[in-house]
Amino acid sequence: MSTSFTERTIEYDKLLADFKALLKEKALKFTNQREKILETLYYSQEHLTPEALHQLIKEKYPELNAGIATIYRTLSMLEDNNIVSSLSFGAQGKKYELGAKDHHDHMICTKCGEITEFVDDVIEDQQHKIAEKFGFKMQDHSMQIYGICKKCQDN
Amino acid sequence: MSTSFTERTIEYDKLLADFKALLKEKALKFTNQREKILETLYYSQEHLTPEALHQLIKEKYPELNAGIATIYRTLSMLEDNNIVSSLSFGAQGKKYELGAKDHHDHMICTKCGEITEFVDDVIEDQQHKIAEKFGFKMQDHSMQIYGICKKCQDN
DNA sequence: TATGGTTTGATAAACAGTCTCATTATCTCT
DNA sequence: AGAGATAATGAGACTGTTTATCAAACCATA
Repeated sequence: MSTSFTERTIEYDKLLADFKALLKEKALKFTNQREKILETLYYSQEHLTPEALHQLIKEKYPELNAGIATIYRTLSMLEDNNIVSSLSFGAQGKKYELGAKDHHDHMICTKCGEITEFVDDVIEDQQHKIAEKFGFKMQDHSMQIYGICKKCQDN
Repeated sequence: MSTSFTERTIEYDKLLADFKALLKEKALKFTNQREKILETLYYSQEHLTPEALHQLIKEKYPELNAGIATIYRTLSMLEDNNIVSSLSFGAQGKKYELGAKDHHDHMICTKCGEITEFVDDVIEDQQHKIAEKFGFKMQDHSMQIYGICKKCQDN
């Protein structure tokens, strides 16, 4: 089986350069806030809520005085440009992660909340086939497996 | 490919009897509101938001005078007991459907919000294999394909 | 049908996310 | 580097969804 963990597939410098190019292309401005948001997402191994990201940035760059609205605005912009992707959790909102990885799915432990990523070629293939069959123009897809992770089973 | 639509797998009378048994078992009461909520979910072919469900019930049973809080409370209770399941839409809330169907996945139009159900054996199989590989004890799984449906592509 | 615990509707409150707008920052052109 | 044009920002008001509170109504049981 081709299932495997995902890894960062891009250096931060390259990501930043691409981001700057994108901003220029769209006549958007490269601001301190946008840089720090991108950087914080890059160096975080976790899936972050906008609120959590806001906290991290306030701690690391208090002088920036970044507002929560800017976090939301920037995350939306990054998602529109496929730089980050989000996972929905119903009333509990969304969590964001840098999309500069291969597409992947999630396995979520219902006990400890840990999220494990994986990529599976068979599933990726099949999703395309299904969308095609229904005449659906696929934009995105997500799959979650819920259960108890190995660690929690042992405790 | 084995992809196909799903159908109701239970008669309403049986569902109602099961529901009454569950309530008794948990020392909960069988109320008019709970009955109408279950019934409305059963006879609706759609995935409903709590708000939409509330509207339907107000139209059909105005004398019930059902409050929105009761809709939320009952949906949570039904979900806890695996009688309904929900789909998340980020800030746009959740949509609920009766779980008394075979397991199935969802294809969601990001333009009109229409939800199409499907079952695919290849995907079901693969999910089990993946969970096994990671030593994960699978409890549930879900898959969503987001895109533009045929109807919306034509408009 | 009396009793006691449960459920209810109304409404207040919490919450996430969006919008507005005056101020500040960035970019471009010179 | 400076100026002008324009985009981005932070603060906080606002929206829509979901939850909590509580007195009154209801249901199951005896």
